[in-house]
Amino acid sequence: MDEDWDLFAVVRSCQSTNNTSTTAIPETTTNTTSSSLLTSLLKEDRYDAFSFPNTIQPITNEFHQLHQFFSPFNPTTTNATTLSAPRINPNSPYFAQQETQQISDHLPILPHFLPEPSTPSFNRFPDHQQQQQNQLQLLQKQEFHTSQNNSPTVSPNTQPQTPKSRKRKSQQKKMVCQVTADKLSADLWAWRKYGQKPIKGSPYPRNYYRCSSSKGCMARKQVERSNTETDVFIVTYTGDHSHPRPTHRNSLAGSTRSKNPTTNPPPLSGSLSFQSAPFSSSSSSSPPLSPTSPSEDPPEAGDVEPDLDMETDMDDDGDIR
DNA sequence: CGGTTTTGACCGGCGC
DNA sequence: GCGCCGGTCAAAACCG
Repeated sequence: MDEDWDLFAVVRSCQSTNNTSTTAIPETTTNTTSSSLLTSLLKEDRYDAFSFPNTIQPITNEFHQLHQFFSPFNPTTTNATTLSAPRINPNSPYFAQQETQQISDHLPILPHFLPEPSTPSFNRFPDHQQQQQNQLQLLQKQEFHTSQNNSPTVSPNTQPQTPKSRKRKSQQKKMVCQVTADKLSADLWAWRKYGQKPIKGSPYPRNYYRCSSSKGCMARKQVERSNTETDVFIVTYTGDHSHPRPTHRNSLAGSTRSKNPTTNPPPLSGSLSFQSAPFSSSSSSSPPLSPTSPSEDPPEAGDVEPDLDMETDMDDDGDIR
């Protein structure tokens, strides 16, 4: 059931917006670069950005499956098992036993590519297949690069577990996706914000999140608003989840705070308290970072997405910790 | 009480 | 080597 809603949620998410794109980029060329890369490669994306966790490698290794998946794509009949893209770090103790479940649990919405960001080519079925294939190949090349630069057999989570000895930034695998503000919350993982930084060249700050489901989890997430499309957010995932995806949201405490009404718009859906705000817009503290009116700040991730039935997943406390 | 966000400081990668 | 910049830390405040 969980996988159902999850799947559908994301599918719907991507469908309804046609504004979500995902890709794995080899380097930390971040937004500007990645953004353009993204926009040029994949715009209409079916890949579940939020399930990204350990997908970079999988994506690389299983492009043929992606391709396979693309052809008969049908959101309602998508067979999760057709895509064996592990979300869990294969090295994770969970992997072996959870793989199957994870696969279905996190079945990513596969990338659906758009030729151009500005091109509202939401014609996501038919003859995009060829195009998609081409773009896939393109991506594949890039991924291949990444894979070669990094240990091919090791998933991104091989990055240092010790904060002090961070892996070279340029060697960290990243998964970048673009989502609309109202879809940011379609992320079932529990994220905890641990930082925010103004990014040079971008009027918007970048928010940093880490997975809070498990203490050892190295999964990271960065969220920032696109400077070209203000209603689009660039979400960058790094690292692997070292645990199964939580079936429930962890903790509620503090997560629904709206202590800063000027920056955190009132929740659209108060029940969605599970998750950190991808864009808490604490930019209040850094006014210059919010060039546009504060009201334009994206809503809290957990505050939007009223149509994703998130509530159904929040009956209990986290099962990870 | 246990979780989150906020935010300034710090650290390290990278380009020059 | 130096400085810029991005990513992370950690303490304090906040929230349910």
